[in-house]
Amino acid sequence: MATIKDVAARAGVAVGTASRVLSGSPQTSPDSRRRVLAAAADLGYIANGPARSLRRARTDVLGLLVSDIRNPFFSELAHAAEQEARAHGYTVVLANANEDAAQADAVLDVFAAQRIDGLLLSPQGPRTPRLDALLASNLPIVLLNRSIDGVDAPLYGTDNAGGVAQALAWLQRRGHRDVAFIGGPESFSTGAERHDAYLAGRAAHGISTDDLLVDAGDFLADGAAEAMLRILDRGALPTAVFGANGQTTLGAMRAVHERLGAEAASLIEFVSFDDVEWFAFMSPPVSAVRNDAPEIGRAGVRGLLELIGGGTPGSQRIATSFVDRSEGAAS
Amino acid sequence: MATIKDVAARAGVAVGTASRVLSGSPQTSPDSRRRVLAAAADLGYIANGPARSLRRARTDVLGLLVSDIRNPFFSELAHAAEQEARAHGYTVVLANANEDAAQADAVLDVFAAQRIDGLLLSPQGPRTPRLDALLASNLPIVLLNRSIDGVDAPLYGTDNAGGVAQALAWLQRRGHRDVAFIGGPESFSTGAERHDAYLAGRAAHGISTDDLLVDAGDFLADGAAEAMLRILDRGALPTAVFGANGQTTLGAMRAVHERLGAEAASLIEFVSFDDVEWFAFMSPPVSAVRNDAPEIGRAGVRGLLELIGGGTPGSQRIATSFVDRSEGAAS
DNA sequence: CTGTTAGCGCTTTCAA
DNA sequence: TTGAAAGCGCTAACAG
Repeated sequence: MATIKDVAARAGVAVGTASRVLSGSPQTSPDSRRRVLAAAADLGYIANGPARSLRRARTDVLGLLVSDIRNPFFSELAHAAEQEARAHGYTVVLANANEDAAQADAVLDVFAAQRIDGLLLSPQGPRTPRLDALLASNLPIVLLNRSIDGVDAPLYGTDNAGGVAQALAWLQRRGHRDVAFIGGPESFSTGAERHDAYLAGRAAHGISTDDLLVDAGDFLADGAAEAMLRILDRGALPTAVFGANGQTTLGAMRAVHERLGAEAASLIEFVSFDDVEWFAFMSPPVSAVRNDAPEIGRAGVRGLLELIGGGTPGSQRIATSFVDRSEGAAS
Repeated sequence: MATIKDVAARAGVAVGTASRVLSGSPQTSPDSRRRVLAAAADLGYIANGPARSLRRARTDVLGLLVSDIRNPFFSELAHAAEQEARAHGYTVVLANANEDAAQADAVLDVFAAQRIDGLLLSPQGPRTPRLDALLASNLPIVLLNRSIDGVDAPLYGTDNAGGVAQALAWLQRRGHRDVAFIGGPESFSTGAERHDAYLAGRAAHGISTDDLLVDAGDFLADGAAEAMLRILDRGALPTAVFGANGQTTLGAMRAVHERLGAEAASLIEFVSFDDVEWFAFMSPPVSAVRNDAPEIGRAGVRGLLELIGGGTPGSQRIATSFVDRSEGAAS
């Protein structure tokens, strides 16, 4: 692999000059510029990133740690973040914590060793010593989607209260009174916010305030299915079910189908926080609050870059939209 | 940020000794080991990766370039690849080509600059000069899922013929004769293999060989919907539809619903290459060939590591499984 | 087993 | 505008 020395030799200049040309310094003559560029092209020169990073004490790399890359919310977010970062000359290294704090810590170590210039973090839960060390090291950090107690990094996340309000309005329009709500863990800020917004808003939307209809899972399908079964076991028979995220809706639907059968299940309307294309083909079709994952990713990168540049970006809540697939909805 | 010099000073040893301890060399006394480790812990020392990479001329980083991270197949594959690599002391840098050859080339440049130790590549289509340069540079490369003409890197992919055979057997069991097949681009090896296997096998399974029932999209929902509409426009009325990947099934289903209405659509059975959890709740439920994305990811990493180690790993086809959700199927 | 030191490839002073 | 040279943090070769 050609080094900058080879390029300089072939161009007949000193390495310093070659370096200046290749990194676009204005202090170069047109002549040496031409010759260095030609030599670099001839040799297929690609600068050695580690060497450059070592010398400049920056890597132009951003770390993105998500809780579960298989979750479409995060894969869309990651995709958009990557595009935004690339547009600013940064590379995003994506890592997956697999909803596991130990793996998250391991990844943070790798990031620290790589000397990333900034971190986009979608937290697993509470703080860990590893995270505290990073915070203390002054690494620029922004939070995605979920906040952490005692960490005052800027947060880029969904407008959970707004999204729940959209779902509540829809439930009211559809005339539902007995609505089951399956939430997520209270320890996730998203779980808590959606839960609180639902409890606070249901009465005003003509929805039963019977707490027998409310339960919570773990934001995964299995936990949600168990929560739904608990509700049914209490003798409740809702006409609608509101799942607090996509996997929760999946689990709740599975539970309803298994317990009541497809026939009776088709009499229950589902509404979901998080949209999935397949919702259009359920019977009845499922309406949903759509999270703007790409915008959250982009906003997070913009905020992080501002932080790296010495600014003090503010947190942002990204608005949701609502996809009404119910009978008679204008499409 | 503490350097190895700081650690050595605090431990009262030379940097060489500190380096040996920290990289687990056996040539160290228990005493210096203890002191160096203690000093490192005290200082929260984390080795500078770029410096280490520069010196060792290797990075312990593998590049994984996928065509579209939002596709669940790839996000599951990426997740499993990451786990497998981590178990061997490697970090995976995940990048997304967004089904776009120009972006893929840009990513390959970044990977080259990072001096990754090996590349897991899910190709977009044909070769590009950029890719040829990488191949020529002797970078260890394995192909995932799709092959490329003229590139003889080992391939880790789905057993497409086997998967199609499972779907054909199911169609026969269900007594379908008029089956629509929506394929993918012939330019992708996956598209071509599934198409060929279907055409070759349908007669033996009692399925109509009328080519009016066969069309192809672009492996995305919109293109597949158009293909489905073309089939319907030809006056065909299939009793079953076979979509050659997940997005294709989605598009075909959308077309059928829009053209025939939900009522008539519910008389058509769908079978899909690629499984989606929501299939259980379609009416009728959708059966599917399940791709073992995680195993493909793991096998790819194992192959790449063998290649890096100087071995010559062979290509591998990973078997599919079949998820039968039809009425009366044992569950 | 340990200390000393060269040097990985690059950028950035400092002089000229 | 350019060349020479120092040095980023680390590992490995060498000498002891």
